[in-house]
Amino acid sequence: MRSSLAIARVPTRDVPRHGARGAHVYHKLRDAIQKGELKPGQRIMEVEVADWLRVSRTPVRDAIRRLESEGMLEHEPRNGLVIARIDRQAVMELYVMRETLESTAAQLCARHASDMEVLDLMDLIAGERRLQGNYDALARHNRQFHEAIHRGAHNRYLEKSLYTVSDSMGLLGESQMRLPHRAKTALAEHAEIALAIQRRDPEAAAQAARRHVQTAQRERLKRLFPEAAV
Amino acid sequence: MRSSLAIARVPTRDVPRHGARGAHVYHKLRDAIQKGELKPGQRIMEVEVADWLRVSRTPVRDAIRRLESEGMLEHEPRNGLVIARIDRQAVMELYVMRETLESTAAQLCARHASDMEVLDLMDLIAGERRLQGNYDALARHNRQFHEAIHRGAHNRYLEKSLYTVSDSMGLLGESQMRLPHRAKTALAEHAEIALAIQRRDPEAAAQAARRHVQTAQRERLKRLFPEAAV
DNA sequence: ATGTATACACTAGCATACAATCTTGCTATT
DNA sequence: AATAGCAAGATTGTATGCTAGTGTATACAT
Repeated sequence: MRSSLAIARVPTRDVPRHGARGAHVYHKLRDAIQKGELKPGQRIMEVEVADWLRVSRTPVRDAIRRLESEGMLEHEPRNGLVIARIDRQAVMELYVMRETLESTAAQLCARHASDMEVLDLMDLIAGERRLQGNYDALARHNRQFHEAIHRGAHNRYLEKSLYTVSDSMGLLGESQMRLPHRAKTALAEHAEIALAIQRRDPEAAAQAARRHVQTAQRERLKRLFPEAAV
Repeated sequence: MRSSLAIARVPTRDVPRHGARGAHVYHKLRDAIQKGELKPGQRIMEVEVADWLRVSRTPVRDAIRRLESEGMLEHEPRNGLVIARIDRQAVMELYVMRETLESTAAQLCARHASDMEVLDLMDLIAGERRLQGNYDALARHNRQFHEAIHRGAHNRYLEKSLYTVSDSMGLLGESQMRLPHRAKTALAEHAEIALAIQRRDPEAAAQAARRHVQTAQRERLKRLFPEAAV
């Protein structure tokens, strides 16, 4: 069917082939939002995105629908489609949700993760220690660590919910791991969670995860609303 | 601009006007899935749906993207798009997730619901008592009750998550409220949750909700997998 | 100067045409 | 009989033109 071997096909320009443009647009937009290139409240227009990525409006629409349903984009009454804004109230709600989900994930991870997955978790902790000072790498590593726990919980619905919550967190600005003192305490908290999981103690893991999210929330609020007397 | 008063406009046939067809398709499909007219595993084709609802493929695609992202539809490797299948493992995961979210909702509801919302909840309980025997109405009422709690928690991320979890539950078949003995115990459990919320006891509310989900799960498993020795 | 109405531009929703890919069943070759 | 290759049909992905709805500016009236 295809020519012969996997000599395959040179991609047309840099636009993905048939059947992948929608996903391509989705990831490009998502990355741009995560990196802060697109800021909350900024308006998104179909044609603009289509021009940017050299595709037609259709795959852009597909991507937008998806991002919309995941809460990264929203329709503002008299303004059209914009990157979702997160006000103070929403930040509180988001962290409550994250607290619930992360602690459940840690709990389930302690219960259901395979030994291999637990080992992986311990390796990640060790790796995190070696990254002290490299804040870019720490931010990426942080996400990896948490995702490892999410996977270890072996619950696809939970995993998906956590995925969208994490994305919404991305709207708040750059990772807290870029703050030296935050990176340090986070490492200790991560270790605590991982150890509880290693000794298969669901309750301790849940509590550790809950505390981790709570301290992260306090730090975040200090940065986002420094004027407020917390 | 328009003629004069609200003499208004006769809707074109029964197809919604510009700006609402995508949503229309979404709701039609969603209802059909909830009602069991479309069963898990059944294939969904764009043109078919488009013909059915007398619209073009574009709004159908919009609706499909959304349902897909909410987990009601999924791509099966050599089969295309189908109504999501829920295997035994997924049922377990789904109920774990529901247990977490419902108990969190009840907890937050006890904490944050307005007095008005609590009153509404009590009215719903009273109403449920009057519906004994009317299983159709009970099923609807059940959903209303739970949605009232979800709203009362005042957390939009939680609410959204619960919304999609409820939808996935719909894939399992008709409501358990249609079973006489289930309807009866459910009423007692609902009352327990509502009372805990009324006396503003978050922990009790969370525990009651958790138990409610757990008994529901046991009943469901008995029906879905009667052969299994639970 | 302020309020109102009309015209205009802009954008997303929708329909439709076209293209790429996959499925399936047939045929030829071994 | 089994398998590779191929062709037709089916279905989804993509591009694009058209239109309804809505914001904005301008002109007009008070």
